[in-house]
Amino acid sequence: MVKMSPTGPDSRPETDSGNVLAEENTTRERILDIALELFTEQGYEKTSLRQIAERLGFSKAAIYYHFASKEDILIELHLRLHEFGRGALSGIDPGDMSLERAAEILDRLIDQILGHRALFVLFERNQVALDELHRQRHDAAHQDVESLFQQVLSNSEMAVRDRVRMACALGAVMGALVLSEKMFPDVATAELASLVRDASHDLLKPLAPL
Amino acid sequence: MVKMSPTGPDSRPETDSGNVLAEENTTRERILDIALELFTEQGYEKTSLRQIAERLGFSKAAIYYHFASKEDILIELHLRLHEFGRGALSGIDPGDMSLERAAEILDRLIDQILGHRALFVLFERNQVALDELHRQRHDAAHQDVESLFQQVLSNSEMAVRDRVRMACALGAVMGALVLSEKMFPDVATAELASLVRDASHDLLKPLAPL
DNA sequence: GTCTATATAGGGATAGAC
DNA sequence: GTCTATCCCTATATAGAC
Repeated sequence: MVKMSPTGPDSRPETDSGNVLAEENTTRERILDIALELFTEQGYEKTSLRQIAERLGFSKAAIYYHFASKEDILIELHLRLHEFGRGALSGIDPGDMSLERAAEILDRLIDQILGHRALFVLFERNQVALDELHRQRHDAAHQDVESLFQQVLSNSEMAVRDRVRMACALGAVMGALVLSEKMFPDVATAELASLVRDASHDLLKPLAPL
Repeated sequence: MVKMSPTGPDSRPETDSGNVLAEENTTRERILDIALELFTEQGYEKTSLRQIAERLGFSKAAIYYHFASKEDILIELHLRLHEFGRGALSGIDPGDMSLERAAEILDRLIDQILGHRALFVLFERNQVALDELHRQRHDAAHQDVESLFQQVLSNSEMAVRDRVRMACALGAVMGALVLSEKMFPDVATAELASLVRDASHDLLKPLAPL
């Protein structure tokens, strides 16, 4: 199901050397950009390769020169997300977590989300498709973001209250920033980051204030 | 596209008199239960009517006696959600909102979510399919939950800080409770409600504490 | 690199028997 | 109320020409 087209280039050419983040104007990048847009609007399942191709002005079959499958496009976008996730989440030790450390991590995460909002919205709106991916490709090295959160929040050595607080803080950050495009289009990014950070910090204070 | 099957009963028989909430053992209810399960696991688009029918032990075509279309099943589940939403959100005036009122509303919402978690998870994981529904059926009377939040949070007469706080609180409540089944399976519902309520209140305090 | 044409599969939905 | 059989459509993916 994830076979390569025999003549096409690798679905993730090594020549890119991890440069999946930059906006080169290669056809491959343009496909990914359109896919990001359509997957977010209509969902992964409802978006057809024909639609993507139409927007780019060529035929459906051409896409198969650049990607081995539709799923492969999603995987590539998923890798981009991980690229950014790594930055914010590196050095997390699920066994040694605290409210303070959680606050630091979320601070970094806020910046990452605001820097790449479209990508995060995509995956907020296509959780099922992503879960499917994860179920199929559970490489041990993959160190998935979601399973990392799972480990942290499930760690029963921490007080339940603190674990719930972390879940709330994560939800607050994700929720507010995902909604932000629709709800606060007028608010500057820096101000938004600052306000959400404050909120997150209030949630993660060791003692209930007042 | 939303035509009725000519021989079948109305897609929402008046004899039910709004009793869509109870678990009667009618075939119709059983279809809805399985659909709820599969739509949540696999997503609305990826779930076929054949799959639903298989689980119930009859054929795909039988479903069309009870529902006019696949979309009709989703609509019915959507109506259930609204049933509960109305309870928590009645009496909201988007033009006259405050942090205090938001806190009260979220308190009620927490109970509703915990009472019907599966339904809320369904729609958290199928936002795109729902959006599609809303785009097609924008009856004025529909008073949609999402558009209600939109109105509240977009109301530029309120301070940006407070609007962001509300978005955070909503995200915290939704996020924590949706994750709760996976992350806190051991925590009692009442305790969970209390903890999330506390967190929500911390977010919605008029002044930054400390 | 992109095309046309096609293979193959599965989906939603309907007709009509029982 | 459920069945079988069928229609029609669209999707992913492939083959091979240019």
